[in-house]
Amino acid sequence: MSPPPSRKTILTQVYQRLFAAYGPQRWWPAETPFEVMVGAILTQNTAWANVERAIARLKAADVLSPAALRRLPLENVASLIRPAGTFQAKARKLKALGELLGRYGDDLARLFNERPLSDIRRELLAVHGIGPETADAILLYAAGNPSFVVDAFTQRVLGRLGLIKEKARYEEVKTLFEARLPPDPALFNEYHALLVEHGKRTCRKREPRCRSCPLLDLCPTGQAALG
DNA sequence: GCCCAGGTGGGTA
DNA sequence: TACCCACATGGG
Repeated sequence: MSPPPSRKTILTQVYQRLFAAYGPQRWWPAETPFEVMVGAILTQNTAWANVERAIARLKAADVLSPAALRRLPLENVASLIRPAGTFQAKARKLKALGELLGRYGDDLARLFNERPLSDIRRELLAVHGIGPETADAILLYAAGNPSFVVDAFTQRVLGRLGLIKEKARYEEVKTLFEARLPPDPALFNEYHALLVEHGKRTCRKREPRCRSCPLLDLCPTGQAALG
């Protein structure tokens, strides 16, 4: 009898299987780091297609910059981002983002560089509208830091694999990845995107498609579902 | 019509 | 701490 595979080994296998099944995801689609930050807020509980509409409207109005978002009245911001849903709430959040950057002279390099990752993360979390997932998405996809992003799909996929408890805390899941994978932003980037794609296509909340799941032989839940 | 989407903040027990 | 709920548009 060989010992059961470690969680580190399983995490590596999961990544390889997902990449083989779905290919590179090319996240985060954006022209600038600031656009990534805006997208990270707009995509909260929202389909990406609707975020793209909202961002296109901000660009068309030539207000996709921290200074312009600070200057523009709240109602105008809300009106422009309406397609992204929860637009009143998100308009407030974009204003708060603009204020944060204003404290750094609208210079993203000054916000992101030359201090510990944990300090930057704490400052992001203090901004209205930036929770743990949005903060990590900004750190990873806008700043290029090895900060693993955990979302509902990640929790679901790992829960079904039996690697975490269903109600595991955000930080616990984040640490699981960061402690067992090399701190490589490109890897974290692709891994998170692959987990989202996998969650949408196969490991869905209702009617999971276990029959076509690339992780089936690693997954007790899926094997049980197939009887 | 219903469910869901690349969550967060605020309130209550 | 642990749950609720509001926020709101658009696609399947």
